Order: sequence, then C-alpha cells, then structure tokens
Amino acid sequence: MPPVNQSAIPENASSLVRRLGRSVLLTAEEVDYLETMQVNQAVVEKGDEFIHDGEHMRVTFLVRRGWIIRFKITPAGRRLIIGISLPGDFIGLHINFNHSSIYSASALTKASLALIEPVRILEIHRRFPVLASGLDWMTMRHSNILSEHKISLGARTAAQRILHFLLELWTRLEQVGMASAKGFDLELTQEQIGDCMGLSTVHVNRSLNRLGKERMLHIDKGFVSFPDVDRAIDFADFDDRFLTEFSTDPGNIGGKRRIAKN
Amino acid sequence: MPPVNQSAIPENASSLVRRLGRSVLLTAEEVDYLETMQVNQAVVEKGDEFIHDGEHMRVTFLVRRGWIIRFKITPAGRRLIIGISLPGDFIGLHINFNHSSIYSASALTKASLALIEPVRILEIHRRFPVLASGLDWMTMRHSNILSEHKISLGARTAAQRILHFLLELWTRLEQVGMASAKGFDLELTQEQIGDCMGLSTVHVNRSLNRLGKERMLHIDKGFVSFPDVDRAIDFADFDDRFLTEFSTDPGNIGGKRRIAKN
DNA sequence: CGTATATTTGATATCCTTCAAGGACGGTGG
DNA sequence: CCACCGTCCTTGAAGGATATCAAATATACG
Repeated sequence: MPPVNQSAIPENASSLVRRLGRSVLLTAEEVDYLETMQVNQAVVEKGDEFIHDGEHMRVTFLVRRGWIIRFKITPAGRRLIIGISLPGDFIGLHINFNHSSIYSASALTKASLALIEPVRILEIHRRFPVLASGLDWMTMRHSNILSEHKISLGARTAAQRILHFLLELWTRLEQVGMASAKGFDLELTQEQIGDCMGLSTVHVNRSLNRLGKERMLHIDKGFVSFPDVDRAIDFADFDDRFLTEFSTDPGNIGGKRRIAKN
Repeated sequence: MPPVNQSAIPENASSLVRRLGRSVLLTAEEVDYLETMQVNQAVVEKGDEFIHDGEHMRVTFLVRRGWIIRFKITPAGRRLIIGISLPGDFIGLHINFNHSSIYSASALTKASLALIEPVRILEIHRRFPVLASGLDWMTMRHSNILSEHKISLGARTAAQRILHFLLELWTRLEQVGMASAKGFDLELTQEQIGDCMGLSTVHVNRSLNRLGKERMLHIDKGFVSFPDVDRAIDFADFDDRFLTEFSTDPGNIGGKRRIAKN
C-alpha cells in the first residue's frame, strides 16, 4: 500500500474517520466531532429492510459495520441494486432535500449504523470547512461509482462488468481496512451480483466460472482474489481514478493503482 | 404548470437562477451573485469536444445555452454517454477534488458556457448557505439521474428505457423553460439516444417506431410529444420524484407529476 | 442431520446486435 | 432551381449474448 496522509488518527478510528483521514489531514477536534456524531447507533440484522422506497426519511445513516444494499423493485418485479454501501459510507446524506426516499435499503449482513440528525450535516458545513469538503467528495465519489456502473451496464460484457465491480469493491474495502493486497471477503450471492449488474443469476455463474478458468479471478469460500491483477484490470477496463482522486493538496495524487488511458 | 415559489426573478434570468428560483426564495443579492458569477463566457460550436477524458480541468462549467453530452469511450471502441447537460446544469462542480476529468464532454448544439473559477463555489458555501444548499441539491439530482439510468439499463426494456429517458428530458427542459406541456425539441440523433441508453442505433429506431405505433410517443421533425402522457408514464415506470423533490420549506412538494407507487 | 439457500449445469427462447443496403431529408454549389 | 452529397433514418436478414425454465448438486445453518 502506498503511503497516505496520516494525522492523529487513533487505531480504533471509525471507518468514516479512516476514509477521510486518508486524503485530508484531520485535526483532533475534527476527528472528535466525527466520532461523537456517531454515538447514536442502531443494529440491523441480515435481511432487514430499514429504508422503504417512497417513505419519509428522518435521519441520515452512516454505515459503521456490515454491508448494505440500496435497491429498487420495478413494477415488472425485477430488483435492481443501485449500489452497495460499505463502512464509512453515508446513506441519505441529503435528506434535507428529499421528502421521501427514492429507493429501499436492506442489510446484506448484520450491520451497525450510526443515526445522524440532518442538522449535524448542516453544522459540519458551517463549522468545519475541511470536513464539509470531505463530505462533498464522498458525494462526488458516490456519483462516480454510479457513472461507472452505467458504463458497465451500457458498454461492457457480462464478464467485464462483474470483474470491474469486484475490483471496485476490492478498492473500496481496502480504503477502510477491510481488504488486503490478497483480496477480500465477498458478502454477496451470485443473485445479488446479478441484481447489481443487470444480469441473471445463471449468467453471473457462467461468467464467474469463465473468469476463473481464464485465471483472472479466484473465489474460495467467499474470499475473492485476483491471480493476475494487471490482466484483470486491463480486461475489465478498470481505472481507479473514480474512487481515489481527492486531496486538498494539489501535490498528492491518491490511489492504489492507475491505468494509463491509451 | 403548478405554482412554484417565485421571488424577485427577472424575466431574463439565467437558467441557473430560474431553476434554483423554482425551489428556493432567492434574495436580490443572491440572484445578483449568481448572475455575475456567469460573466466569463465561452461559445462552443456543435460537435466541439471541450473536456477530454484524463486531462486536467481548471474551471467549472455552467451550461447557459445548448445541449452538452458527457461521455466515455471504452477500449473496445464503444461510446457511452454518461449524461446530458442542459442549461442551468453545472459540469465539474467538484473539480477541487479531481485532478483529471474522468469523462469527455462535447456540444450537441452550438452552446454557451459560463466558466467559473472553483474558488467561487467555495465562496458560495461560505457566504450564501441557501445557495450552497441549492448546489448540493443539484449534485444530488445529478446523482439521482444516474441512479435512474442505471435502473433503466439494468432492469427496463429498450422501449421503456427510451421513453423514460425522453420523459426525463421533457421534465428537465420544462424546469428551465425550454419545454411546454405540448412537448420539446429533441437535439439528439437516434445514435446518440442509443449511446445514452446502451442500445444500438438500429434497435433504437425500431423501438421508437413501436412506441409511435402504440401511441405513446410522437416525434415530428425533432419535436417530441406524448399523445397519452399517463400511459407513457405508466409504461416507462416514470416517477419524477428523482428530479423534483426539493425545498427548504417542508410544506412544499414540488414536481410536475407524481406517480403513486403500487 | 435435515432443511433452506446457494451454486451449477443443460436446453431452449428472446432480445438485441451486427452487417448490409436502401431511402429520406437538408444543405450547398453550380 | 436542380443536382449532388452527407447525415440520419429505415428495413431485412442473420448471429450472438443473455434470459428463462427446469432440475441436480453443493453448501450453510439451526
């Protein structure tokens, strides 16, 4: 792992602090504010749906532990997973604007959530410009992930999509200390991967096996690894800039891996 | 059109002011700031590519007139249009964070752009909390559009996608006074619609014709209209909340049209 | 250890793409 | 005013990627 900006971030820091701390030098006061903001917590069990499409949202959620999916069911009965929320990710950062949620959310694993009053977000913007900038970046990054998914669904083959998606998860998990250079534990079934990438379960299965045979992917009891990372990145057209570019210091170009565009 | 919050917005207001003014009561000072922010302008001709994937972005753009596409070309040579930027839309609102652009952009029509120094955006956040909130909403809305596109590409048929997309454009154009209850002028070729919705030109053509035959869509010399709006909305599963929900006043529920979820 | 859940595999159907070519339309120059 | 040319739209035929249906096997869980 490349060196990143590290300030006074305690070992037991929350994922949020860890993530923001990768890119910005945080003061002790800022770290403290971010941690105390998370005191009000809730645990959701695996499978629990805690946000319902169309219903009013009263608080912003911050994932502390576990995997969350945000999804929508179409009238035709198809489920599409809009995105995966991992520790350090906000859900509903902008509920000040939305009267009702435009998606549902449920827990893929037992998860721990911080419940954050919307007024806290406004307070961050007033009192901590650096943190506000960090939140803006997280919003931007969220948007980048969606763009990349749109590109995947619109212009990449099934195998490419899936591999790209797994590389995305690997990068994101590494950013919060939940993945190593070896790989990561996948908390998704093949059906869920399909719902996320707009593919049928059967086709996900076949594509996964094909990727395995071609030695670009290895999954063993839920642990995902990439036997030949460079080839995987090349095959999937994975460019991690959409997840990593951020700094308040123009000299710092973050990111684990950069792929030159032809 | 339903009544919206109207403050002291001049007749010749920019699209940006018009859009924000729909949802927020703007003071004369705020309107003034937004307009003077746009003094530095550039004109791009039809077909001009003015943002290049991978290159550094120095300023934020604000579309004043014309249609812009943001897109990416995959190594396989496919172009995917990430989104359409219309008058009142920012491009690169968060370049403070990104060292290089992760997409290209070019003009679909002759267009006029305001060039905005990134520092202006920071200044808005410091000095005009209401406007800052408006910018956040625009970012959120941008994200919502991408979500909805992901849902389209992942879980809707070709005809549904296209119709959904056209309904989206109609709604967005109406919000800046570029569409009427009758319909709007489409500045996209069928090939571009395809690149936007992940479909081949041929299939776009056939789907369009089918929609026409079934009286859900009518296109005459580029003017798009919907003979039976309710049926079109129902068929495309179009719920305009992702474009319209915003207010600083909890009582105001914006939006032209609302579809009840089953 | 039994039952539910997840993965795997085969066969068939469908949507969409690709390739190829003809036709309409608008603009431009003679 | 017409001929020409480029761009866009349209249509037919064939192929490919992915979906659907169905059932067997494997894995996880209480």
